[in-house]
Amino acid sequence: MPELPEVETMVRGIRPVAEGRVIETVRACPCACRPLTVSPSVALMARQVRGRTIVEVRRRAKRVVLRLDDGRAFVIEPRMTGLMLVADPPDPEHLRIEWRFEPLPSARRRGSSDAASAGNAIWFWDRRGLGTVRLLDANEVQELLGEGRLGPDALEMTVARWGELFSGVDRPVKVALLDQRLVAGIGNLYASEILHRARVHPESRTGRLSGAMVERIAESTRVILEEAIRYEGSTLGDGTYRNALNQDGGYQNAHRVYDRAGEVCPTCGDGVIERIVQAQRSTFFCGACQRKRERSGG
DNA sequence: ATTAATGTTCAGAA
DNA sequence: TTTCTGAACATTAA
Repeated sequence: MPELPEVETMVRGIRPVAEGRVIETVRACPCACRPLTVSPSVALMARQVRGRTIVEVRRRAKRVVLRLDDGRAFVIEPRMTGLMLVADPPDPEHLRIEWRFEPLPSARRRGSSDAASAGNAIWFWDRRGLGTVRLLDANEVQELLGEGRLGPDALEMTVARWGELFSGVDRPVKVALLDQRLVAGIGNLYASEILHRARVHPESRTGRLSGAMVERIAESTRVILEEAIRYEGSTLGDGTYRNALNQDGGYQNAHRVYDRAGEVCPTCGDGVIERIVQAQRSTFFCGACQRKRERSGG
């Protein structure tokens, strides 16, 4: 399920195809699935953006933003099973929306229609159809993506900001990491991985974290998310997540605790990975590495 | 065949 | 006000 590293991988995958391109059309793919949450309608979108240029492809938290030259933007939320693709979907029946671009001048010179159409479109694919695609004006984009609704991006956090965040609330730290209004981009998988690397127990209350713990969470967030981006995200057992070229991510092989209940902790070689439920979500941690109180002495 | 589990966000309850 | 619970969605494993 796409979290920050997976969405960042999607953005990097579609950027070379989409950025700077003039939109020729937007159309709903002819699949028989339940309709996606799209606003306004795809037909209206197509009319409004024909001839507009995508000036920037970027990520905000777990959302993909296609910014247009008139100040509007497409904001795409992949949610559980959504993908942004440049080619070759996992299956054709769950393709949802196609953005087709005017050919580049260089491609137009070459005659073949097949060659000319390659790289002239991007797609949103979503098996479960829980994702959303919106075309918003500049004010609506600010309202949806600004810091009123979403906390700072997880990759832009500093130790000081983590400290402020944690002192302002008193909740289990794992649950706080999942609250997108506090810090945006972390989901269930990376929350467990971050806290394991930081050696912080997931049930620790945010108001009672030591300064050293806050520093370790800050450092671990950056390290884990950047490492996961380098591996192009995590493709779990259900195989849903793919990069923009429909290839597996590689970070699932580097998970230390997520979905590894019962295994010996790869960090300490001593504890066994436990699974607990917090806020109706699975949490994985090592009881030996992650103690509620700092180990004293040595 | 029925049920539980899955992850995210939001509405509404405590 | 803050924190927590449940609903919604589609698909699959048990």
